[in-house]
Amino acid sequence: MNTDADLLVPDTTAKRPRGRPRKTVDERDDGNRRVALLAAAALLFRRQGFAATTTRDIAAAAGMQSGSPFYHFKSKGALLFAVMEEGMRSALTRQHAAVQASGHASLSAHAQLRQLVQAHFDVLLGTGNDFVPVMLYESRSLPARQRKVLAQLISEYESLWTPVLTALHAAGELRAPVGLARLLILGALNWSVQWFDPKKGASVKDLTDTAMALFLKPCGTDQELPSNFARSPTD
Amino acid sequence: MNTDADLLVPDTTAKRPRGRPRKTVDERDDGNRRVALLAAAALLFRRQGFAATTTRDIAAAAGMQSGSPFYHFKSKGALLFAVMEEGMRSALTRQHAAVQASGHASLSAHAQLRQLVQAHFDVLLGTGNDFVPVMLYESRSLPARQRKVLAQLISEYESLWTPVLTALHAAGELRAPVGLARLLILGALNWSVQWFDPKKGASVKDLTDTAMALFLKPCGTDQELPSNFARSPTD
DNA sequence: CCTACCGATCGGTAGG
DNA sequence: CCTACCGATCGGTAGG
Repeated sequence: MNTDADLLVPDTTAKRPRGRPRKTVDERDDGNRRVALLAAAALLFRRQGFAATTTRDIAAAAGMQSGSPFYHFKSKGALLFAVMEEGMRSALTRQHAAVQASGHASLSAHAQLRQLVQAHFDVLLGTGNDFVPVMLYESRSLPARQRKVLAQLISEYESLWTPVLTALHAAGELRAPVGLARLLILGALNWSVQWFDPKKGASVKDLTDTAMALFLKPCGTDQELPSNFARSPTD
Repeated sequence: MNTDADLLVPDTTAKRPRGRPRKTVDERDDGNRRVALLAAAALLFRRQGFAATTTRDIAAAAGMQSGSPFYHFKSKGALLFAVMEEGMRSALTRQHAAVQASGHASLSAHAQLRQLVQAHFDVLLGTGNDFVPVMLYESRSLPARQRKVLAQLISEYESLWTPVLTALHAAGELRAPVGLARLLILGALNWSVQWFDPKKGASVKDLTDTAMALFLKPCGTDQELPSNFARSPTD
């Protein structure tokens, strides 16, 4: 019986790949073609949706013949899952780094939220960043098993936001329950995928500024709060 | 060029509606089956996406045979467009009514926004309201021609929000540029389609309350502003 | 609205 | 990774 591991690991382990007698030195076809397939799949899944994209489309976009994607991925669904997982892992890595840097710099909760928002916009709207949008808008195309794996990563991602929002709530800058507020805020950001156009008007920084102004209240002296004010006793 | 007959003979002779000789009394199969198809299509398009739903799925859900949908709609795409158009028209009708009622009751801009938000949530999250979610999440499946028709309706829908948001901005309750704020706010609401579960925790009213608290600032005396304060001279 | 059907396309595979 | 191919499915139609 196959397990999820089949989807994550290229089958270089058990059965030896049949057709690779040549080019033991040259590694350019090892991960490169796989990466090219992932990038092509991400772009097309985002533009056309998963079901409307054929494996032939993806193969052609990666410069291959129609059957070749199945040498790298065992199914079209495995390709989708790989795109989504790659998207979530890179987003998580990025936000973890941002949060840690914020901590070392002793930034206010306000400034920390700004970091999270800006990084989120970057991940969604940066050129070539199609992986996370695919995850956001194609999750219903995943079987339940794999959706659960991703839900774990998404939950980890959201957990980066909660303490910051809780601090802002305690400080009076966020006047809404933290749980629902997080859903609404992330929704506002995620929806930007639908309308943002880098060639038009606003930049990612404009978006970040506007989002911060929209969601947070000035709250007295604003960002110059004493550093212990936002901490709850249990922190 | 006209002939004599065209001028002299009443035009009942020219083209008589061809296909309705039977059942002049009984109208039950006129719109009913069409409506059943639309409802089934909306439900399935929402759950599975347009491309992943087959016309056979839809036919079965409406209790028909596989070829029968094409008696009512000339293509699968026409079915999608009809679902979306129906969704937008009903949403527009509903919001127009809400806005007019707000006007007659001389509600504050704050209270007017609440009406808009609540009606928006109802349209998105009410039981059986699959039409608008399909429009929100499947527009890329539409050919450009039809997307333009819908863009017109969407633009009309958004125009109901702008004056209210402008008034709130002028009053200092909304501290963000109106254009971007509207996109972010509608995004926050639209995203609720992805996570809202009527069987869990929050109600639509909870959502509305939270959204209002999140987006608007208390602003001095709050809802008791003089009625001419929010008006710009050009209104 | 049903029956019966077609042409095209698609995910996937065998074998090298 | 390519060539050649298969079985299944799908949107759509003819004719009643």
